[in-house]
Formats: sequence, structure tokens, C-alpha cells
Amino acid sequence: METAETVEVRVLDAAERLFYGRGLQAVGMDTIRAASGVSLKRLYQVFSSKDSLVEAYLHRRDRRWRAALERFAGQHPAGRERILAVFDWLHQWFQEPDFRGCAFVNSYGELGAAHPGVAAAARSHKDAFRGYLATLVAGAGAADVLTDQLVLLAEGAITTAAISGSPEPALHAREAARALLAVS
Amino acid sequence: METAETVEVRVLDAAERLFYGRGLQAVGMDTIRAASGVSLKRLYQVFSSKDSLVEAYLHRRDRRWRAALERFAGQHPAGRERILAVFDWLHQWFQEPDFRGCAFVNSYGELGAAHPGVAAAARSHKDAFRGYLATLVAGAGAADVLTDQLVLLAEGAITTAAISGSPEPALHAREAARALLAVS
DNA sequence: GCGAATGGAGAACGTACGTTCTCCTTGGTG
DNA sequence: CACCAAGGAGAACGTACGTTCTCCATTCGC
Repeated sequence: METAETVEVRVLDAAERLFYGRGLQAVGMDTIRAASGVSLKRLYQVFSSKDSLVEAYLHRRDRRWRAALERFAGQHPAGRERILAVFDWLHQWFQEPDFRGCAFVNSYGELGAAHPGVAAAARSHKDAFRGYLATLVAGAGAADVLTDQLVLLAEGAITTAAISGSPEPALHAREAARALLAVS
Repeated sequence: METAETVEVRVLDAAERLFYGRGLQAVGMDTIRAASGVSLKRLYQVFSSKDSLVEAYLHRRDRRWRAALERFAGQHPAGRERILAVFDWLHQWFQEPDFRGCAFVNSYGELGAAHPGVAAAARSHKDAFRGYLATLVAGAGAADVLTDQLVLLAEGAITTAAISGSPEPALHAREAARALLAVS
């Protein structure tokens, strides 16, 4: 018998690919069933509703996205270099073929007004990202005000890269961050 | 007899309020009919499908949004002050009670993958915004690279203000823009 | 005043989808 | 072997919605 954990992973993998690539409302439960190779009955045993699957998708993506960023940045020396590494990581991400912007921004724009859980997931993700940048800014001995400025550059780069289809915004953001670091 | 122009305006007013406030897919044609006080038959005479109404909504919003920005900024002296006025305008916008981020980013996240017209509208809006900032940067005699950096600050501020529910990101972006202007 | 076109209210139609149910297979247990 | 719990395939059910159609009132040209 296949364990519930295996089913959960298979469903979340399919849900993430589909929700992120096409949007939340554009993907039906039956499409996720087909993509995950799981029966509808089993799917609903593990996720009691589409809403709960959406929230699980957002929760896992938040964990993984931040872990990947922190793993990458952590390989660079603490201080200014580690801050700039954040933008190098974004630059890599923007070049992935299925990159389509921030999953949380997209979900918020689509369902944030009607589903408080989606709005809360987006807020919590952005808060956590800001918190991580704050530790990098503190580690570089830079002024606190820099944290919010870096957040805006990263956020702007993600959205602009998604809509323009180019990874270049990461480089512009990196250069702006370098300049702000130099005067802070 | 009510003219087609009047109907068009009434429908677009209702569509803008509803699409922007709740999302494109969350609002049905019948809700727009009820909110605009127009019959379904008349509605479909003026807009042949929901898709065409969505595109008309995005098109009019692009025109109006940029006109309002340029009107506001144009009241400030050309040069650095006019660039900073862009962020003052954003700060005002973020405080409007129904502010919910960038209509084009939200629409792109929701339908950009499936509807090329929506993705094109978002690209065109962002290109036009960048073009306007480029004229301000040139008018201030600042380096060209500043344009893309200002785009990222504004874009990041819009998204961050939407998700956090606070107008503060406009002030952080303004301060970052001031710093970048000073060293450029 | 009269016929015809216009438009309003809302029913109707087709489709999609979230969720549940039915029926059948299968694999483990006494 | 007999039995039963678990699971798969897919039908079924209820609802929502984009779009069109029906029926009736109003109005405009003559």
C-alpha cells in the first residue's frame, strides 16, 4: 500500500507545477489527479478540499524557496557579498524555463481578496523574506533602512522579470543594491 | 435611447471596480450587468465577450493610471524633484481604501499564462511606465542606468504595499531613489 | 395610430468543476 | 477458502458561469 506521505508528495509536486504555471483557478482537481496519478478518492483523503491543497502548496513552496535562497547565499562570505548573492540567486531563478514570477504575488492577486488564507500566506512569505534580508543587513553592519530598500529591489526585480520575460532586472537590482550599500 | 458610449462607460466603470477589487475570474458577467444597471443583451452588444471586456478594462486603466501619474508629477519642477514626486504619487495611491496592488500584475498572475492578450497588456503597461521614467531621468540629467533601478523600486513598492497593506513602501522607495540620484 | 425595430428581464443551454457516491477489484487475515 | 477493508475508475450531483434565446414592453418613423 502506498503511504499517505508518498501520495501527499506526488500530489503536491503536481499541484505546484500546475498552480504555479497556470494559476490557481485555472487548474481543476481532476487535472491534478491526472498529473499525480492518484485517484480522486485518495486525493480527498489527504487534502480535504482544494482550498487546503492550495494552502499546502503555498506553505511548502515558501519553505523550499527560502531554504534554497539561504543555502545559496550562505555559500558566500557574510557581509556585502552575501547580500549581493541574493540577486545572483534571483538571476539564476529568473532563467529557469518555467519561471513565472512570485507564486505568492500571483496567488494574492488572484485569490487574496476572497481567500484570507491565501492573503495570509503571501504576507507571511514576504515577512519571512524581509526577516532574512534584515539578518544579512545586520551581518554586513549596514544601516537598518537598507533592509526595506533591498526588499523593494528584489520584489521589483521578480515582477519585472516575470512580465518582461528577461532575467536582466536581477542585474539592475544588484547594481542598485551595490550602490546603496556603498553609501549606507 | 441611451448611447453606446454611455453604456460602455457604465460597464467599464463597474468592470474596473469589480475586476480590480476581486480578480478577473471571480467576477461574472452577470455581476457586472447588475452593477452597471445594463441588460445582458446590451452588454454583449458593446463587448462581444468577457475577454474583450477584460482587455478594454486593462486598456482604459493603463491610459488613466499613467495620465494621473504624469499630471501629478508634471506639477513638480523637472529634474530630481519630479522623479521623487513619482513616489509621492504612489504613496497617495497606496492609501486609497480599495488599493489592491497593480491591476496588470494581478491580471498577469491570474490569466497571463492562458490569455496572451492579458500578458501583452501587462508588458505594454510596464514598458510605457518605464518609458515615462526614462524621460524623467533624462530630464534630470541623470545616468540612464537609473531608469531601470527606479522601475524596480516603484514596482517593488506597489507589490509590497499591496501585500503588507501599508503605504510605507513608497517612502522607502523614495528614500532609495534619493540616495541613488545623489550618487548617479 | 400602427408596424417595426430596439431593448429589458430573465429563462435556457452548454460546459466546467468541486465534491461525493457507486461499483468493482484486490490483497491481506482468520 | 471466505471475508472484509482499502483503493481505483469513473459516474453522478449540485452549482456557477459565459453566452444565447424568448417573450414582452416601449418607442420611433410614417
